[in-house]
Amino acid sequence: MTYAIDPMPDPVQSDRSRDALTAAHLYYMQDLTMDAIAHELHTSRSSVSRLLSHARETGLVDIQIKSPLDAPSHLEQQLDARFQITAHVVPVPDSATDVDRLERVALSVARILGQYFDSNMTMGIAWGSTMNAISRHVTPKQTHNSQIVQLNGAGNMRTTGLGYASEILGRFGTAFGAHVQQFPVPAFFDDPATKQALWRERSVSRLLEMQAIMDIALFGLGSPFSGVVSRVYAGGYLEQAEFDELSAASVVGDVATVFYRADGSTDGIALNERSTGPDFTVLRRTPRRICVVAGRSKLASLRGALAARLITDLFVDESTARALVGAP
Amino acid sequence: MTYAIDPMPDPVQSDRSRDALTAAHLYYMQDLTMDAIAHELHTSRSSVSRLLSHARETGLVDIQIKSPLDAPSHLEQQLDARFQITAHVVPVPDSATDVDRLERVALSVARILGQYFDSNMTMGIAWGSTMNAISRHVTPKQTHNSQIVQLNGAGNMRTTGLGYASEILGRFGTAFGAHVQQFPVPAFFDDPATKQALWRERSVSRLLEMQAIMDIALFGLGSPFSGVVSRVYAGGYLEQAEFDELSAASVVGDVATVFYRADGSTDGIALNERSTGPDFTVLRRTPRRICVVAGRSKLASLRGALAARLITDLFVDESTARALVGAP
DNA sequence: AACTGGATTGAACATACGTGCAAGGAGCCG
DNA sequence: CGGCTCCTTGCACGTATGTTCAATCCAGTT
Repeated sequence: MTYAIDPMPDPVQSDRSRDALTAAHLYYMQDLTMDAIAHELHTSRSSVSRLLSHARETGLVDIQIKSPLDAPSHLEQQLDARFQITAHVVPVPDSATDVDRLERVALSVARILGQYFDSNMTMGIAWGSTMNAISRHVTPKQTHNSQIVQLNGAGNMRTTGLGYASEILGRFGTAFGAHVQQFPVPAFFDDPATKQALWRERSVSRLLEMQAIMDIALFGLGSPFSGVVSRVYAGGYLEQAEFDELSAASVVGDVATVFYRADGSTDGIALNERSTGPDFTVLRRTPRRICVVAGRSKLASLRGALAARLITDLFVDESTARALVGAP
Repeated sequence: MTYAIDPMPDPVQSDRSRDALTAAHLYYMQDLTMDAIAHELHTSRSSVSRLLSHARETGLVDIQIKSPLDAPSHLEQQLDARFQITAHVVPVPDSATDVDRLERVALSVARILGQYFDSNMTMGIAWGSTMNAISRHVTPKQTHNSQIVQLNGAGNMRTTGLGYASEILGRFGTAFGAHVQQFPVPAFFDDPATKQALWRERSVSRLLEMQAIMDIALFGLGSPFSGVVSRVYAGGYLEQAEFDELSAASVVGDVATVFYRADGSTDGIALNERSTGPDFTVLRRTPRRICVVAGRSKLASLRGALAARLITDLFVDESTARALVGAP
């Protein structure tokens, strides 16, 4: 079902945003102090501080970092040479915890995402702790005629998952002024036949069609057998039997609840028949496939995803990147 | 733990700029405090502050302001409707002095210029107090195969003008990594015949050719008969007799030492025959012609330049903009 | 090796900035 | 009209940042 974010063509923003705009000009283009700006705008310095925060948060002010194109970091070069991907290595000290890592990588992705997504585009997004972290920081950018489409269902035995997933989707939707397409199905069906049947429904096939033509896919990685379990494995989506099944099949990870082995293969993994995520042959047709990884515990999963050629653009923390190019 | 440092990259920028880059990432993308960054980079907080300044000054960090495209200021809309130009109104309080105005408008232009100029382009620039102010603030941006070409000579009775003009040109050149083409002739010849002769010289005609195909022209306005005299009139470029001649011909201003009347006409202004600036018929072929004006004293001159259709993009301070749309 | 001028550095200081808080509206019922 | 909540504002405070200055380092010279 289609989900439209409240359009709200801002009749009131006039004042606040117009002030924010001039304040931004004065601060970032003319290097005035907030004090001076406060005086020019006949308000208090604190209000100017708040105006500028507002300007940054709403994407009125856009701060980019241009790596001199001839100097991508050594690591990024190596990753390109080795895996034919565009890598963005996020500097994170080795001492950081995995939570820190995720938060910092997510923040970087959130800030830079606007450079990829534009009007008239469709972006597919997954859910999970990585996507959640990103969603909480996305910097807004106004686009027209663009869509956000959910890649895989989020329901499980306990809940429909609509709340959790739609919260994430919604943040992206409002940030970009995009229409949000939710996917109100469970993450896994009990019976493959149900999936087959539902997939033939017009409402669902329309959504699948959108996935097929999306310009960007954004996803994290699941990593079933590492220390930190991702949400799919902790959230009540899988029974112990299913977990054992994955283990027996030598699965190392998943993208949008579709599982793969270390060599990138998926054949004969029964659970995938019941999963609602996009088949990899479909996913691989998406021109830009952005993967976000934080923490070395996802290394095996990342290697598998690379082997499966699921990734065109990778955001990863420094130490995981080093580990990736380090050993074969 | 640690890895071998890049063996061969640019030996100069290597350390400083690489640190500046990561510092910028940490500061602008991850919102760390300088203190935290200092700790991660094993240096002092003050050094981080300096690194970030460096990153901004060298254009490593690029801060843009995106006016929601549906909301150019009212003034800018009016200017477009009235004169068919893209206007950038720079907010400056009415109480500011003309010196302030110039400085602030110039700063804004300097910050935004990189959005217009790119690789493989040729930009013509004039000289004068306006251009000088801009040049002192222009934010670097690396380009390839681009050129800066001087629009008009700068010599006079006392000096060749090479120092002054080439200082300005040079700043643009280094900021953009562009090749600089100087124009080592006086602003005005004594004898029109000398100009004719020199114009046939291959070295000069090559430069004129470059002016003819330039993508951008950047210039201020001269304003001979207003309170504030611009450099052309104060710097010993014109004799009293010549000045009287301009007055008699009802001249209201000049662009790159080519003079025009209030209605934009230039016919019969004898001094133009001896001027080294580009003929307006040539200038008007340049796709983007950026004019920078600060201060209401240049209003008459600005009206003339608009009548002459010399301007496609105008940067102007707020109160001058208001005056421009105010009266006919 | 000693000297010297220019760059870099961190400590200390002086500003500039972000934010919790209480006070003051502006709507919205009762 | 008062009472209520929600939102905005300016003040005050503590923190974050820019800048000066003396010490140090470094390369080139004597």
